[in-house]
Amino acid sequence: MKAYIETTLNRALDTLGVPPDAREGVVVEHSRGTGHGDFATNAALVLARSEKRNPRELAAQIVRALPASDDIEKAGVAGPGFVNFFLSPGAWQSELGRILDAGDEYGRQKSDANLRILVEFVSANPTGPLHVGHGRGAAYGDSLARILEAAGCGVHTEYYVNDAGRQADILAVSVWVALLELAGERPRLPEAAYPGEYIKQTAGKLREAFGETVVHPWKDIAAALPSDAPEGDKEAHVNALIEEAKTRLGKDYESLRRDALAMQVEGIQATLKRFNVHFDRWFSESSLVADGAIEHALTRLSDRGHTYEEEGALWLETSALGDAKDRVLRRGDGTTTYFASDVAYHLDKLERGHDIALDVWGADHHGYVARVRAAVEALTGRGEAFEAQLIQFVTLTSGRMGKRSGNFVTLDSLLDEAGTDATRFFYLARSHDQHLEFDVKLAQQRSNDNPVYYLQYAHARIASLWRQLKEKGLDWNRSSARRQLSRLGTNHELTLIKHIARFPETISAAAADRAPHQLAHYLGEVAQAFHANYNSETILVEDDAVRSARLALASATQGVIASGLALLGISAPERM
RNA sequence: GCGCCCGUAGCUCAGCCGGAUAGAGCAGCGGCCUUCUAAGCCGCAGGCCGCAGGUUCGAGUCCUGCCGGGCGCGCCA
Repeated sequence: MKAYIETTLNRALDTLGVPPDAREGVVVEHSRGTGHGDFATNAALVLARSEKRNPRELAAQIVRALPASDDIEKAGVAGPGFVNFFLSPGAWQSELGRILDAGDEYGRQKSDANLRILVEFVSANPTGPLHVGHGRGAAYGDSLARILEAAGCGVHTEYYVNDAGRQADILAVSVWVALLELAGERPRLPEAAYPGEYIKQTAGKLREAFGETVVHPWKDIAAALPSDAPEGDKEAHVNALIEEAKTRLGKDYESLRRDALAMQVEGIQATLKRFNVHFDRWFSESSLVADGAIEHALTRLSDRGHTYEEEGALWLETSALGDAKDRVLRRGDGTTTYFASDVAYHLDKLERGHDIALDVWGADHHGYVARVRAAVEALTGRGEAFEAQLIQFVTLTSGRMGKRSGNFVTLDSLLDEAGTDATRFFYLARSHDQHLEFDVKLAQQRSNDNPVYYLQYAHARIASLWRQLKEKGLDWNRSSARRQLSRLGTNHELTLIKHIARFPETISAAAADRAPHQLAHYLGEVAQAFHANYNSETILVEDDAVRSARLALASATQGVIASGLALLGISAPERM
């Protein structure tokens, strides 16, 4: 519909002899407020400057030059020189016809470009359960991926499993200490180790597999360790414990480490499945080491002249490419850094044919963006192929209980309280680059105060109409309803059509802006327009033609809400 | 100290590439169920868009400074 107005406007500008390159900045947009029609253009305001003309006069000329059209009821000049377009009911009725024809596919776009995007999100260290902060990234990344796909992109999603570094060793010794405790030893948990119930649970499950083979007297182990914090250095202490575990357990250490990690990954997978979050691939960091991808990336960086050696370490010259300082790739002791793995991973992403590597990170990683972009630039010469979306922090509130940091509450416990649908909606209704205050009490309310039910309720109400229709022994079909659309004409009906007509452009905008919250807000408006219409006019009336037309509108509305909720990963219930 | 994000109604937040009287939900007040689900609808009230300059025909939106809040600045991952 907007495109139609644009072509109409351009024809008028052609008639007036405005050269195409003078139309820079001219836009057609949806009018704000009710008095300004359906669409508006700033053409006269933009052209007035270059043409040195009175904008209102120019606007009047544009209006006169508009080709005649049944779809445009009237066009007029308003304010400083806007041209407002008022569309006829007939134009909206035929728009609804096109929406019905599109069926379930309505809103989905086929793009010729077929941009390939790899969305990597969550990627939390597999050293414990996901917390509420991860949950926001999970909802965002999953929903963004669905939206990008609907907008015509080729989308692939990945979770990067950090299973190669020191964190994994710390997890392993944390579990080892818990195993010793189960065997009757009285070990002291290092300051730097992971505390928490889940460590004990992991140990409990692994106890049988490892039995007594990993049990050593704690006093012997402790004797070999430097003192822990607060007297000593906690990092040195835990490092020594890791070494102790490696020598004492031998090849059992690797198994313990691997199994402990696998159990954390399984736990994370279970939580995400419950949260309706899907990944196409779980990408293991250690596989980069195994298949030589890190060496491949480092060689490439050296070949391209971006590295140098200093103090025995290999550095990447990221500061020349926008980063604050250079970064170490290979330490003096020969081991590669986490950054080196990440560089190799991003090279791999692009070498697999993705046009954009889109990473969803917590906002606390923002300092990392410049160095990864610099690395991608150094590797491929196209740093812009790397894109990071930063998710701001979550704080939890519940009534007067005060605020809790979201990083201390597990996602599972939040889902226990509020459920997947409400939780996803609360995460997604806010812009991701805004701090989020999550009202747990509100999210778990099954009442009219809870905004997610507002959308679902609209869907359920429509579903109920179809059941009623069947009970009355009536039926409805699209092709005959299509001929009755001229029966729609009340303000509420036209307003609802205008809202559902914006679904495709809403998807495009949400995809382009990486902003699922725009879709959440849009669906609220659709539901609002539906509820208002539902209250003002009875849909299941006696008159066959009118009923058929009104059900056509209800059908299209239901389709938009169901598709929209699906893009947010939220269910669309048949009854409530 | 340097860097990134953010200050909009009592609260939580929208505000699309600068556009016309700044919007929504909750909280508050007042109406609407013998008719398709009242988890709904209709109405009222509520705002120096943090402060001060600047750019522009036009600024909540762009630029600069200041105030206030969050986060980050490892040969950790």
